[in-house]
Amino acid sequence: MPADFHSFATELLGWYRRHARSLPWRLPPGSAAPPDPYAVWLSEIMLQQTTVAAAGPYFSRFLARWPSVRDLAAAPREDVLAAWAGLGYYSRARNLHAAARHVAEAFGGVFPSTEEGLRALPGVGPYTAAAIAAIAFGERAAVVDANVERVAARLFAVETPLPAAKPEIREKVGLLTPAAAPGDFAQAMMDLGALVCSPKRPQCAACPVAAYCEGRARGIAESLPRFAPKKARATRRAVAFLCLRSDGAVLLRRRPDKGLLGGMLEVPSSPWAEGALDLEAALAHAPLRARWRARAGLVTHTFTHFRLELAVYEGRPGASAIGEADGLWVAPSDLATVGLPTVMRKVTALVEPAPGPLFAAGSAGR
DNA sequence: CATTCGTGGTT
DNA sequence: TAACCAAGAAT
Repeated sequence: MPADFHSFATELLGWYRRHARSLPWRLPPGSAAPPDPYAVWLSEIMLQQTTVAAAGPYFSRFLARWPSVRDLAAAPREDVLAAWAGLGYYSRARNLHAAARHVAEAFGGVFPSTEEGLRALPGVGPYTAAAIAAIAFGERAAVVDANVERVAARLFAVETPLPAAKPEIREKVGLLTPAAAPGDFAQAMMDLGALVCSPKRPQCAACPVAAYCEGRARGIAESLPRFAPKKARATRRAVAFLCLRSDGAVLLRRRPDKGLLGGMLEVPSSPWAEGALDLEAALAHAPLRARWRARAGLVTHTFTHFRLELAVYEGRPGASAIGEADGLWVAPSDLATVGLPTVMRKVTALVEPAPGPLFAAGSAGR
């Protein structure tokens, strides 16, 4: 463990202020102007379990379309969900909108400035509350994400597996965090984890704080942090129903508010079940009467805890059957803009006018 | 404490 | 290519 917390922070902050920042939308380190809490909140929500490269374009679009928390609060929920489509973890979008409305209506558009106050907002957990408090408000908060966990586990040679080691790591990071520039310190720790203290093959030779690292001293840095064993991923199967109206429009449906892809649009399908696909039972879940014909190949998609295989069946209902289904009919040219989750875009790619390069290979093949 | 929740980049 | 991994939160 570092002999001197103060000099550790000094070394790390010196490195951070010298090296290229990984988040271009953030203010320069040590900047006098305080960052906009709304922008910090928005970026931190988007960055939960999401890479900077993936979140960046979404962040720019959201900020341009809804420049303040009041603007976001005033937006229809479907617009926010549609704008989030493709980014994943859709509860973040639902919570984002709910939190915006709460801040706008209960707090007059002003964000809470303390960790505790922020923590009460939907979608804001321990990490995000600490990050906003430190970065936007200069509060001395212990910011612990997966990067910081890895850095701390190596720095202090924590051999207890995660997640059991979380309290211990959090306590040590709290001791390490300086009162001056806690936001820069937090971002420095995260950047160090992302750029130098990487999961595999950490670049210890380039590390500004290698001299303080107990894990390196013991020669076990790369093997840390340790993790509890992971569970295997099952496969679920279903039939997806591609209903095509005579004018080419496709039938979509909105999913229930809770659970997987909650509140998002989908291509109607039979229930997603583990084990072999019972074709007859699956076809009984068709949203309307039609002559269903199998499309070639399978659409496959891997979620966090299971794999999905969709057999796509196409049907062209007659005029009398059109009204049987509840949902909305979307023209092929609008499919790209209505806001479909990625898994559903893989299905609709089968009928979109000009399939983009995104899913051209691999998605519908076998 | 374990599970549920997406997606895309890296190795 | 399959496995790994991510600026986590809610339940």
